[in-house]
Amino acid sequence: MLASSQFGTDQASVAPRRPGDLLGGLAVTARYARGQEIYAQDSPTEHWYRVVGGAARRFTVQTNGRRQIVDFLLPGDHFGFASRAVHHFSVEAILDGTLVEGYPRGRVEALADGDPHLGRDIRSVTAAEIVRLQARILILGRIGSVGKVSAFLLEMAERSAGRPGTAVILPMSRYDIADYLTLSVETVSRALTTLQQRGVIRLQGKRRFRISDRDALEDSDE
Amino acid sequence: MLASSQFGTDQASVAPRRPGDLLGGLAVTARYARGQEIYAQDSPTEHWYRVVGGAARRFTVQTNGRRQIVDFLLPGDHFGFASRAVHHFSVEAILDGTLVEGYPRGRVEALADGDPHLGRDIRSVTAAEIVRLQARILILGRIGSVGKVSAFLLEMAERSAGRPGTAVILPMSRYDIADYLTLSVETVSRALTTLQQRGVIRLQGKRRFRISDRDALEDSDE
DNA sequence: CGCTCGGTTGACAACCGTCAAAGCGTGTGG
DNA sequence: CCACACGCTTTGACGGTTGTCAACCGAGCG
Repeated sequence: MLASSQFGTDQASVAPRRPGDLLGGLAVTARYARGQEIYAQDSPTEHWYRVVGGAARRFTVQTNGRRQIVDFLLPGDHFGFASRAVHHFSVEAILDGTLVEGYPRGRVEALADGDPHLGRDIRSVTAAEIVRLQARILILGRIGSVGKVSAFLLEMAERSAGRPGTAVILPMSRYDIADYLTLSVETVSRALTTLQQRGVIRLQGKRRFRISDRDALEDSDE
Repeated sequence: MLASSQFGTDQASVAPRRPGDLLGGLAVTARYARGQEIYAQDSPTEHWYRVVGGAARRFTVQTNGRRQIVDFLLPGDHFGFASRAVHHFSVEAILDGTLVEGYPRGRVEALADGDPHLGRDIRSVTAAEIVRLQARILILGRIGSVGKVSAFLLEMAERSAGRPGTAVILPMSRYDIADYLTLSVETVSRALTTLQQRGVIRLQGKRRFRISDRDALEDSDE
């Protein structure tokens, strides 16, 4: 089942126009359950999307069967506009009740032709995605497992954007983290306990942590 | 010395308007020597750029001293438009005589406001960069050294876009490839000899190769 | 001629992936 | 209410791959 069928059906509802919204009037919102597909690889690109609540993963499954997560999508993130005719990756909700806005692609493009301000907004959004992907390459480029996990935790702390010292929520499982960092689950788990034992972070439950020593976290190179 | 000083000085010359050019009239071309800086990390973003000839590397130097190459820039590639106020990475020419066109940033944005066609072109160019970066993430996500190097060779073969069976030129050194793939130089060298011994590729000199068995190259997973 | 730089090959140790097992929390069914 | 099963996480043991250190080769150049 294609994602597009989600929009315009009973699950969808017209979003109210809010100031600061890119395309409030066109947006249609859909809600997804944990693990549910938002769109599939090689499906036609009929919408642009924005995460409103929850979390999602963009990924592909290699020929060898390994799942590679290309990036995590958190509230405020736009996605789906890079692909031309078909999507290059699949996107799935990570949490129950993940909310995603969809914008019909053709109408957005048409609108942008007549509205320079909108055009700039779109360029700004795509630029933000490029910056995110470049940061991601730097994380993947790290050598040691502890360094990768540290960089990942810092990224999540920044993107969830709480006040410093606030607890950070990890919406995804260890498996997701492993497929994101190209590590095995076991190595991710070990790296987390290592960081905790060093007093760099404090795990509060399995999906929540607090940074105790930010400098040490940034300096973790192994 | 900032890159911007390159443009508008004696080294620069006004590019002729050619059909199909994005912004032929605004373009100013500069030539760089091997290893010369095109712009520095944290320098103000005054231009957008396009590689006309030669090759360049975009990179950053981590706190631990390791150089991470974010991507290689080949003829036809646009770059420098993702950063907002300052560049997040440095860019250096890899080859002597690398030619780069610069477009003044403010004037391009102003032009795009009035020209929907140009706006679409820019979105298309940024979308292409996103696709390139996502492909890059997949390469970095590979596990084995032979797999990474294989994927890299395939990427170079595609981007240089010769007819199948044609020899492919590698403009960059083994060190560049290593910093691109997050491997050591020695491992890159070993992976190349492994691929050659298996009859998958044929090295012709150190910076030139030919694909003998494309299927095997694509299937290299280790 | 001798230097440096880029590339290749070898030896060894460290790190990470794999296999295995056990703990833990949650939901379901008896 | 308890028993059980299942998914997720953690920890342990072991082997393979890769980074490090070292040596050598060849080309270009002063």
